[in-house]
Amino acid sequence: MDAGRLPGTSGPEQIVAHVDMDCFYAACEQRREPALSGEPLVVGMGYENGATHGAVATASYEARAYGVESAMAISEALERLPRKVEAVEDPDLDVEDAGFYRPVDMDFYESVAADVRNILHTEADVVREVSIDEAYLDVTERVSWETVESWARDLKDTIESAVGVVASVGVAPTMSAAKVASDRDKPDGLVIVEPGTVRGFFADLPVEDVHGVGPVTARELDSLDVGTAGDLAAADPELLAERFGERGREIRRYARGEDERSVTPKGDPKSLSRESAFTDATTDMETKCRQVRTLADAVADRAQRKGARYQTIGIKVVTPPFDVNTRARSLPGPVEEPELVRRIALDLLGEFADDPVRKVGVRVSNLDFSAGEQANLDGFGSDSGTEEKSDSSVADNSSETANEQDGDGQVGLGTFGENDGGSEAAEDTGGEGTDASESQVSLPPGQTTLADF
DNA sequence: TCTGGGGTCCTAGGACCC
DNA sequence: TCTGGGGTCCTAGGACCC
Repeated sequence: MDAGRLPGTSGPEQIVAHVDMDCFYAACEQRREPALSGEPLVVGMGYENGATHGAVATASYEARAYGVESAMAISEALERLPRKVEAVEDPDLDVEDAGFYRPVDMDFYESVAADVRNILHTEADVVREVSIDEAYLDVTERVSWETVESWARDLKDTIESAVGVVASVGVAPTMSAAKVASDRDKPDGLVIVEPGTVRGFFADLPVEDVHGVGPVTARELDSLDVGTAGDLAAADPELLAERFGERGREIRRYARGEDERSVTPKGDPKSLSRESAFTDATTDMETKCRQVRTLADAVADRAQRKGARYQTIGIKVVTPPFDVNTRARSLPGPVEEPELVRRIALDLLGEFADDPVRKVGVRVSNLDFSAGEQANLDGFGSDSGTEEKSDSSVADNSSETANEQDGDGQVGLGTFGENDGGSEAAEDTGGEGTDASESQVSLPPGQTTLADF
């Protein structure tokens, strides 16, 4: 993936900067609505104004002072930090100890992020965007260790004056150290970790600060008496490999300041997905189907806008208490066919017809971005007019999802609930066209047969 | 913690091929 | 053929990241 240096070849030291926007969503809201500046502000995902559902996406530092944290349920955040509007009316609440809540507005944040990105690309030769508010920059050719601090200050100033949001910056000879450095002195931080000091910089940090160590790994490390990054750096690599596989060696290397990765641009996505939660877990198949259809359309739409064809279509079904189930089906080749995303997603959903479901998702993967002769399914397109009918019948009566062959001549959907059988069918049809495909549409070059999907 | 949404990578097991 | 091994593809789940 990363064209990193080979271990043992000590090329010239990289100078890596990690730029991380401070509570980015909240900062965007404050830029748009300056009255919110300096106030406790919570931006909620799946949240609507006045509601209590959803989760905290970002909280301003003023809100964090009340114990509001990222990923916390909005209902809990409200207990710690009531809404200002309600505090005004409720004599039991203190207006001083209340805050503002806003729903996520991704399109707006994207536009702000684009402004920041433009600056980053001006200020560095290689930029790897990690997420909407975070990027690695390779500035080896631009600055030296003597000049990097003033360069970083200029970058921060430029972002703040031109875009109106604040960035924290970490600079180090490796990506993993730069990442930790940007987080060291937030908000408005600037931390430089010079070559030769990386391991010392990590030594006293908790293991969770090492990239790749999450709650599960941290707990297991703790049981091995590995509590700090320094402990991790000194741990037996074989033991770590035994417990955690290859990742065990990797986190140990990071803790030692050994990180051979070089900054490379991000490249095409590997998968695209959409998911959404129900307010309450539902057993109603029609509700589930409706949601899956909406998500399938949204995913297909996004794939189309990104120029991606997909070979695998899958769903995610979360059942109480929080069991994540995934099902997927692969096609003989990449396609761009929204109707197929719908149909396969609904078909896979059939297995969960009787289960209570709190959340569903639709995903396409095995993506192909080669522009090639793009599938232009004329026959299929005219077909899709009648598709609506067959689709709503799926939603109307889930027990019929398995017999869809009749009516408009659609091909069978394969079995559901028997995944092995389904995938065998898939491979069988990969070889030669079947009768079903002939009665359907003629496929353009580059588009594989749709039989049995 | 009664849990939001969008991703990545790794692992394990089964099917299949030679 | 009760019998090897290697490689690849696929599915499902888990951990992690922001």
